[in-house]
Amino acid sequence: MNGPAQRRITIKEVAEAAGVGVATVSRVLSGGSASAETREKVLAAAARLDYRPSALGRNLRRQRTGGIGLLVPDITDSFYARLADGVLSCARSYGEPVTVGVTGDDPEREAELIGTLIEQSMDRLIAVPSGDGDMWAPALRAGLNVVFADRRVRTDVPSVVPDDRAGVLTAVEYLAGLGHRKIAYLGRHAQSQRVAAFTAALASLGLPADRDLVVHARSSRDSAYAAAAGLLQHRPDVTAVIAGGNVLGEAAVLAARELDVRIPRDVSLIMFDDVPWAELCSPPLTVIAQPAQDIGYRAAELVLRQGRRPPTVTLPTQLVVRASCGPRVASPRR
Amino acid sequence: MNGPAQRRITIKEVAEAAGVGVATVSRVLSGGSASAETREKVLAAAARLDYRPSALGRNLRRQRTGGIGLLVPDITDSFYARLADGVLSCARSYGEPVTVGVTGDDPEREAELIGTLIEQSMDRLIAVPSGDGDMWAPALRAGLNVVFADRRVRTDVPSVVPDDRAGVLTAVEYLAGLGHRKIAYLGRHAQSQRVAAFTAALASLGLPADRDLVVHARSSRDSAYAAAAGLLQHRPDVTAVIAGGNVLGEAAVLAARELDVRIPRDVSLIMFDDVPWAELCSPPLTVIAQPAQDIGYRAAELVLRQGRRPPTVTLPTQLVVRASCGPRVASPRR
DNA sequence: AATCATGGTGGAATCGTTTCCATGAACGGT
DNA sequence: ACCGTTCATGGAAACGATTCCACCATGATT
Repeated sequence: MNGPAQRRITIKEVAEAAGVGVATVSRVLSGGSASAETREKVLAAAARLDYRPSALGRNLRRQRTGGIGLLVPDITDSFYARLADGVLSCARSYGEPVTVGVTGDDPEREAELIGTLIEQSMDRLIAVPSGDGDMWAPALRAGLNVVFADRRVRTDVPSVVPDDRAGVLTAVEYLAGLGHRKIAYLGRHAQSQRVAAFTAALASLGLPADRDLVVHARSSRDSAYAAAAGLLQHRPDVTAVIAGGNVLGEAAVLAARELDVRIPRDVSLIMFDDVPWAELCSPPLTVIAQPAQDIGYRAAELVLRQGRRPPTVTLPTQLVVRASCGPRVASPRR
Repeated sequence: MNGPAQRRITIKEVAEAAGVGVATVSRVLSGGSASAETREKVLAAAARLDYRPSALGRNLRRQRTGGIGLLVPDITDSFYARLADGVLSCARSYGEPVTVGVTGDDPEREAELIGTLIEQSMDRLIAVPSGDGDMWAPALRAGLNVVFADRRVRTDVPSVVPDDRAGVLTAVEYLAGLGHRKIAYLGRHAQSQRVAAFTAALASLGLPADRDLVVHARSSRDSAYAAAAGLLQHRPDVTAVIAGGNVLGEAAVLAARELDVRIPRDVSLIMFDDVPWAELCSPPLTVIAQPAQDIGYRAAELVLRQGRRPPTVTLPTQLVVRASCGPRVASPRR
């Protein structure tokens, strides 16, 4: 099938071919000092034999692995896919390989994947953390160079996050400006930051901050749908909902359609994360755009540049008005 | 910031702690023969010290790296994201790390990424190949264990692909059944298989097989939009178009909307690849669903099971009728 | 002219694991 | 009672790179 695996050529063979010692070859190839003549001989031999240094040997000796690990809850979610794309894009320009793991927002799976990464001697990791910060203590003690993306669960770990506070404030203000008073937040678990920002925003505008106005779903599509349907069904008094992510938003329009709740006439919808289909949707969705790709790119920069790193970088979000929000109707729905 | 990287503990220390030799520890941990007493001592010591064997050392010795490489054109594209998810899911059950690279459908970038992977001594690779099959010769000669996914560009490499022929045949037959005669195919470059199947399907139904009826785009969103707009503008006689992927489909509805071409009244649209938003779209899109996740999962199985492998596995597609196709109108548009 | 600095060079140690091989003990068969 | 087989065991060699260190030749300084 595949041809007979030809043996890999080693630094020793290059040294022989060039008529020098292995140390010299290593030095030339990693930019150390050598005479012009020797350098040329070595380079020629290496090129002729198509020599590629083994990362295994190098890393074993160096006690550190080049590559970087990336842990996301769900690569299928457009937001995390774009975040991953950003990481990949930055890593490529450094020639560093990226090992990706899917946590499913499950701390246990996450711990397992971290274990695998440590076995590989990976020392750099970008993660969208799923649990709380405590479970990261062992990984940090193991010397892992961690950067959090999208969520910040420890203050002692550099993080790259969207400006959630400003984002929800913008959303709430926009909806309040349209006359809405009963605004609900439909979010994932472990979005405590956003929820706090949400209730704060409600309070600052003098709107009712009923605890039932925030509904949580797990990160599966089914769970999101159930949460959205439950909210729409049991709270006919809410006239606007903020969906905390694109799968939540999707679930909300699906549930609304199923329950014959019209958007935006019956309820206004605003979704976190701008995705290509938001414009295609009926109606086109008003969104809080998040710079997913940038988050990934910046996180990769942080983890690759070893220099002293700022504790947190916050990236701005942006309100994109389309057609899923309208003025509040006078009477409650149905 | 992060605590002082505590030194990793090695097999030697476990051996000392257990009062045995390193060889014995290695044997116990990899399931070799040992007396019950020794085994227990070793296991206890390993657990107590929280020992994790270094994959670096193991791989260097074993001359093969456990992990698997994955090369996709665009992780942002829902299809490839789902494919990657399948690979990741299978790999996780084997405890194998996956290194992901994004080729952008560019053979040069692809070659570069393959080089990086080879440097890591990766010997297993799942790829959605971007170029033709020839450029894979060096990688195969290097002993890489390759499985192609989604596209098959060499017959001597195991591949997992959707049943493109049946898929386009189903689509064409469905459209022809609605009375359409001028059907266009909007595809990516390097989809020669599908194009061939498309023209064959047209021919078998006695429909005109104008060469201009197939339009190609590169894999960027802009290029897709340009191709879709061009097709819609310059060929008012086509009454149905098949989009060869979800970004092409997205571009088609966007372009149609912009050009005030109504779907499905003016032109019918059928899209390859069922994505969550197809149902949310206005109108909901009729699609040929592809088992993206399965493709990835099966490819991973193939590359992980070292046994003799079937040359190609073809996975069925499925027509999902929604609302983007209608009967042909008597007169050509405008 | 003898010594010292300089800079290129190669041998050898090292990283952490697996695996080959030799050793020694226990044991059963003749 | 002796020998051959089996089995657990540990020492040591490999894997492929980096890097410390010793070495030597050359040129400069006293």
